[in-house]
Amino acid sequence: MSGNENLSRKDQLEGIATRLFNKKGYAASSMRDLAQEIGIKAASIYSHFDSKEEILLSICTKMADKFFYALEDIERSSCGNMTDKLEKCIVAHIKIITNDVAAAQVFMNEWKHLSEPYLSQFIKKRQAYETYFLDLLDDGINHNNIRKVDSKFAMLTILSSLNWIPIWYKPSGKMSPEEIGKELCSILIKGIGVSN
Amino acid sequence: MSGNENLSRKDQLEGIATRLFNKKGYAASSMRDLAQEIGIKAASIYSHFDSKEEILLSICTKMADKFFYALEDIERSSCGNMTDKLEKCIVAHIKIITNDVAAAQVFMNEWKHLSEPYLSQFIKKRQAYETYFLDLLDDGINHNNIRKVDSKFAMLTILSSLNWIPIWYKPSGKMSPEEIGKELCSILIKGIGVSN
DNA sequence: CCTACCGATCGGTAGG
DNA sequence: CCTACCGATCGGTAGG
Repeated sequence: MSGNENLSRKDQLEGIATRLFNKKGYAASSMRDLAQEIGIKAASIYSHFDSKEEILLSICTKMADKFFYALEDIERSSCGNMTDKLEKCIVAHIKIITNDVAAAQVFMNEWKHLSEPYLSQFIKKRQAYETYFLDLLDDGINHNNIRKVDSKFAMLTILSSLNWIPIWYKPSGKMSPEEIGKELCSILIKGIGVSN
Repeated sequence: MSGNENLSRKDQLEGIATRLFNKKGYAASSMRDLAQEIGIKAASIYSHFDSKEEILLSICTKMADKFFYALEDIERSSCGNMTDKLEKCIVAHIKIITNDVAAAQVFMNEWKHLSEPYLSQFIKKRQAYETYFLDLLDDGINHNNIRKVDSKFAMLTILSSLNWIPIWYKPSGKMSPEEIGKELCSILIKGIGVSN
């Protein structure tokens, strides 16, 4: 997260807000906290954002867009095998998350502080994302690429293991996002049990 | 959550605080919110709890204790097979979580608002819990009950899928905690792939 | 980008 | 369990 000197003041503010919201939670983060971290007065933030919520909305919307763009990319370049496609989706998701862990956590944990109509829109998008994975699993089951598990349950297991990554991932760690994706797919597809 | 008439006022308050903290987040929940929901004035809460944080601490501590008591029970009655033991731990974890989803979510998401020394104690306990699962997986690998996966990675995958359950679990749903445990173990141990 | 300020709300206390 | 109240802090505005 160096290189702030090339960002607009608005982007700088959003970046610092992301880390602040992640650390203290949205509700416990004040505009004065945020202003102090960037070295201006609280009132000056309002020349860049209309409200505190607008900052949160921007963070959450950008993350949501990234996830959906990634799925569209995969749709365009997809081949037949459902497990390959699933692996692509998992790796893409991990890349987005690991690219900005703080933003990923704010997206995951602080969206509930959005007010209507943004709250409903957010929930709808998240459901659409889950449905995409669910359909992918169902396709896999129908094509006999995936065994007959409870697909909704499997979808939740996959997404939960993805969404937990920001909690333990450190960019300095020994595994790259791709390696994390491969290992996770291995565990999810082959299981941790010895074949018998 | 009926049957409140048999609870002490303190327990009533803690129960309502649990649902309030879960819904709005700890920081955004005020003592006045809490008081209003139970029908008293905010100042009256302080005859039961010394501070807002004490309520959060009580919720988090009780959950942590439940998790550790469960592990101790399993240790006392455990047999040799590591996958059986792992399954017992997973089912026990799920039973605790599904017994009070709101408390589980507060435990998982709001602990960061604890101040020292409680914060450090909490983090230490959580690490010990993770280490227990890690050791269990390593034992399983050494005894050839579990294939040679990255045990730390597998531990995180397991705990993440467990910790995500409160988000989708509804007590009115068709799966019991035991059935959820069985299905999850099946996915984690055998994987979702077709055996080949 | 600032100073100066607003009304509202916060956690918590005093005293009964 | 209440009323009455404290100082601090909140998100946000006016005006420059």
